[in-house]
Amino acid sequence: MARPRSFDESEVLDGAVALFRERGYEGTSVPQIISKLGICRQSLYNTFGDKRGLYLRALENWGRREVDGKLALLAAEGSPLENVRTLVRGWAAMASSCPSEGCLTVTAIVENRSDPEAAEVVERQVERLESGFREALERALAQGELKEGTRPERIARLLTTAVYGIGLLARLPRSGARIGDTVSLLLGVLAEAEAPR
Amino acid sequence: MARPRSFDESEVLDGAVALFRERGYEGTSVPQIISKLGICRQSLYNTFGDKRGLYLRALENWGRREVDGKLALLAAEGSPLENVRTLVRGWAAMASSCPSEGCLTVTAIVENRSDPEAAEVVERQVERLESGFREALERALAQGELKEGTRPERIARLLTTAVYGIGLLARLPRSGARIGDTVSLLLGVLAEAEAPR
DNA sequence: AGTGTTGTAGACTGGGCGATCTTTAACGTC
DNA sequence: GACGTTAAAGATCGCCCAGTCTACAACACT
Repeated sequence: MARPRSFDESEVLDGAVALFRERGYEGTSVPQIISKLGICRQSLYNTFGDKRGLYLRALENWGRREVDGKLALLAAEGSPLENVRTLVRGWAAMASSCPSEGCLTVTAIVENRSDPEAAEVVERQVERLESGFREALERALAQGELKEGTRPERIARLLTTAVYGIGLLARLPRSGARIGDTVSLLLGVLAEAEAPR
Repeated sequence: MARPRSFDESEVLDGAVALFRERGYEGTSVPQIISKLGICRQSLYNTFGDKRGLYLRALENWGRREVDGKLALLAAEGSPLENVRTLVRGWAAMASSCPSEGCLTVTAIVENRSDPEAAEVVERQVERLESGFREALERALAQGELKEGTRPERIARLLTTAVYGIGLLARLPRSGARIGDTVSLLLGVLAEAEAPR
């Protein structure tokens, strides 16, 4: 019936994620989006409604992909406790290595303080990560990797807060040592809860 | 020789801090600043150069006041270790109670990623806080409140990362339990390092 | 091949922005 | 009390924004 669209929606979302990560929501203009993504203006408005619609879709897309990756890592075979350690170490390494990009979730929390809809999207992803930590720690407890009486949920919450703190402070110029020591002590908390072998 | 200025510079800075905290840099317009602060446009440009100049001054002003308060608390008489605990608890309580305002430092880290000058202002304040933690913990160690072999600097860095993580996540709608448990476990880390009485 | 539909391209609009310029009023000095 | 200086008030400027509108081209279906 008509001309097929010449762009792939998910590619556009990925491109939008890259732009919003780099420049934030306010800092990214529609002309920039159009030129970078090679999509024409009207198509953007037809597909996503408006700039905010594109942003919310991109934010959700980012959050889902990102957290899915972490959850897969936590659910990987082998020691759940070791998976948690690997995630914490990897998170810090990622955040430190390319601070210029930065976690879109962190940016969104700051930028969308007064937008309940966006905040909800973000909160849901943070909760998914926290649940992933908790479930991995619960498995670790069930498998005898953690001492009896350890409370997985509380540790999961500390780790969640700390990794987002890392994602935030990684954007400062001299945070390397700060982040390194933070990771060390988080691993120390895990070691403290570990069952003696 | 001339008409004296009718406004107090530091009052204007305080007002600007309030606006930038609430709406961020991009989200605060010059007309808003003028009407809220009751300063006329030309005076603003004469005194601060431009909007960015006002922002940098406000950011520095906020950081100094804010961190000075924390350092005073840490340096208060009595147990340094207890002062550290009080600060961590108080920080979480503050962040949770009025998330609509929020720490300007957190906002600035996200908003000024590509502005080295602003990032430097913020980094300096974060470092001051970290040093305050470290020095308090060093005093605690010297006074025998902490076990021999405890490394104050590493704990200081964990606390710094964690409290900014708290400042960030407090802006999400359902972070109460997350923050509460984070504080508990941070206090647990301190208790772990505490010398047996 | 003709026709209708839909994507594409880019001009256009109204509004808000940061910053400047002009005019007016208030003050210190002599 | 007149003068020179400077702050205050607000009109104005050019720019860029998000979003709409118009004209054109490409494709599907018959």
